[in-house]
Amino acid sequence: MAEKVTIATVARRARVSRQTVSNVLNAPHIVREETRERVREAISALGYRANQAARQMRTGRSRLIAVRIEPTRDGVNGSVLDRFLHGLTEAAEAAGYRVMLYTAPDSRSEIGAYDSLLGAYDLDAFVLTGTEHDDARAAWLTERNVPFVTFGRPWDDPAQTRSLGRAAVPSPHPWVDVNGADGVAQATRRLLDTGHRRIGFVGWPTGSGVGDDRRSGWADTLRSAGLDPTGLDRAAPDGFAQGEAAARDLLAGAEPPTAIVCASDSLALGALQAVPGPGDSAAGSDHRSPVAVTGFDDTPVAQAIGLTSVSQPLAQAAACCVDLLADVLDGGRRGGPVGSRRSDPAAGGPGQVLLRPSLVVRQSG
Amino acid sequence: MAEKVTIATVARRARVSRQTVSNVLNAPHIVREETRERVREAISALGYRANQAARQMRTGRSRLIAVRIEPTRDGVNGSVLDRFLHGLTEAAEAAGYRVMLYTAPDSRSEIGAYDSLLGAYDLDAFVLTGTEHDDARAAWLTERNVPFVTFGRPWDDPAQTRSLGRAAVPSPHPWVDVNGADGVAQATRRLLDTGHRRIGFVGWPTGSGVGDDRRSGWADTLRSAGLDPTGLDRAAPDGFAQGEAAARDLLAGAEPPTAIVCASDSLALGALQAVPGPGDSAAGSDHRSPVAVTGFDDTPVAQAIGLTSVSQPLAQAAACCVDLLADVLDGGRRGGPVGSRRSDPAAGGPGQVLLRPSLVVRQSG
DNA sequence: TCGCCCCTCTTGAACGATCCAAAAGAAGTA
DNA sequence: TACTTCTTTTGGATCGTTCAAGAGGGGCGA
Repeated sequence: MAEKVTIATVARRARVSRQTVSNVLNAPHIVREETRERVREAISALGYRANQAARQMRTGRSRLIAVRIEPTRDGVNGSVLDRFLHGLTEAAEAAGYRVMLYTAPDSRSEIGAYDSLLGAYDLDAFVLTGTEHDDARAAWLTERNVPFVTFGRPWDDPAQTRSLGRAAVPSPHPWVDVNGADGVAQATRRLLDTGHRRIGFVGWPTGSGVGDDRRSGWADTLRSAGLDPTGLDRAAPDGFAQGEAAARDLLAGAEPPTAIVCASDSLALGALQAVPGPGDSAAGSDHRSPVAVTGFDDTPVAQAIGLTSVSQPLAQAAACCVDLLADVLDGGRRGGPVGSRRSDPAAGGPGQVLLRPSLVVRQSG
Repeated sequence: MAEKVTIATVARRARVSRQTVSNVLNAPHIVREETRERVREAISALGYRANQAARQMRTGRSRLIAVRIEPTRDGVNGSVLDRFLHGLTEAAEAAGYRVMLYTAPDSRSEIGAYDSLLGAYDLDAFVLTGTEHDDARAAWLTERNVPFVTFGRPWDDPAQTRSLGRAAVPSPHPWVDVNGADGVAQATRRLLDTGHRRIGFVGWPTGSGVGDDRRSGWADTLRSAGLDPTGLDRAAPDGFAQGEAAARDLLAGAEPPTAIVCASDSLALGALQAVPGPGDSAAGSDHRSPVAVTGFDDTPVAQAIGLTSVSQPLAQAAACCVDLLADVLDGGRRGGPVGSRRSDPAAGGPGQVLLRPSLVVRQSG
């Protein structure tokens, strides 16, 4: 059994002190080049790796990022989080961090989970996925000065937030999001370009930030093309059956739409069932061109079925999350304010990144 | 800012020594009840939580389990790992462990990842998902005495393994798996029960343990019903298009099957495209009853499409993995051999669990 | 020559837990 | 009373790292 290699082993071999080895690792510039090389040689010869536990005990930092893994709420959308998680793990590794998972049945108990995670593991930061109006989790973390990023914009009413007082204006936390309105607008615009004039929308009930954002992309695009969206949209909770019902209702009107944009792939999948398909002349409809359907998220289902869908740059979003955290963690302690040294690709301010999704065109639309 | 609560804080408040507090946590039975209660009261009053880093430094154990998150190879099957991961995180939390993620592009570099993870984080154990013939990762971990469980049986040839010598017979590692042959057999039997006599199979090329296992479930079931499977199966790499091609080929024969069992949902999805559907009389086929298709994994796609599929008990499998690890980690160090104190629900030996999948019947089959 | 500073490196202590050996206390026995 | 035995508590050492402070040597100006 090989002897355990510690910083002292390296120090002996390089004939320097422990501290010098530590300096080579953490502040190479203060060590003379010749010594530095000698230490580096010893490190690689011995295969030394710093013990994180000991480092953490001294510095209070664990180089661990926590992410909640959700119980695959909707079957179809589950894989979105999956892909994000993979991207996050990869980006974190590149930045010298590791991803730790935790579960929580709801937001209330999620806060309890923070407490025990922080107490036991000294986690460096959290990544929250999915933001709600006036997110209690964000407030809790902010209050305790725990670094975090959200994947998803804060959907609070800015006016309300700002009215809390002059000095006490809560500094907005760093976030990364994908511009859902833009995605839906891309889908809508493409339908307009291919000749559609009556374009319907099936989305979630008003009140969810994400849902309202996506709906606005559709409505605004229609309006700017001189068309009136009134009466052309339906609201339904996410789901296959709900999408089918909403689409049927939409198509049953006096002047049914020739295309339907959906807020999710599950809704779109349902809508596809409600729609007379290309070769489906048996359904009794006359021989007009088929109703185009587009979804959102570009899930595996969409890929398999050939559904046109809006694809989120999840790997990029994950990388941005890690970047922002690294700014706070590695930069923040040594000086400058959050995000001060970054120039964001599509910024909405320092530490806030809004990414542009892309439309994946397939045969359905 | 609240003072940091350490074991010394608790000791002062309970008017005992640090060691007594530690004993209450790690060996409660050796502390007098009255004292124990006093300490417990102090712990909850102060909200004390043991610092994992300090504990780890002394004990060498991190209560951390590492799992690889794969790059969503196939789009459709990705969510299987996702669900397994969620179950694993939940079960680990219940057992006092945490799940840490890592990535690796292939098995070779995965071994490199072990090395750096173990060096830096003192991980307690690994969970390997997906086993290969003569898995190099398992050998590496076994050699270094790193505890691990695989989700998936070892597919080595037992004869070869056993021929290495009397004393040096490698002890089989703990594993958890789902009986794929059983699942496919369930699907096949149900088709037999509903009157089908010519049942085809579309699976992966010979050579993968999982694939061969599933294929055998189909072939054995046909044979035990007095039917000859010869010529009724096709092999194709996993994927939508490949499934469609294989199914078309199968249906183009002189006596085409009336039902097709597939080794995965992606193949099944492709097969569905190749098959004349229920209302699809426009496709030119005469009016016989539609060809039934079943998949494997019960992915979101299957749920959405209404595809009959074999469902793996992933949460249970994950829980079993954690159980087995807990045996090795908590039990193994204090005495008995691995798994000696467990009675497995569906055992194939100590520390080896084979679970039974279930068939989810939907309109497609 | 002296004093001062800078650069490089070393030394001792600390982080918060557990392990170990031994002391203190209680109870039984000669 | 003195001795042994058993239970419960105590203080010190330790894990591997980083922080804080100091030591040694060379250069430079007074």
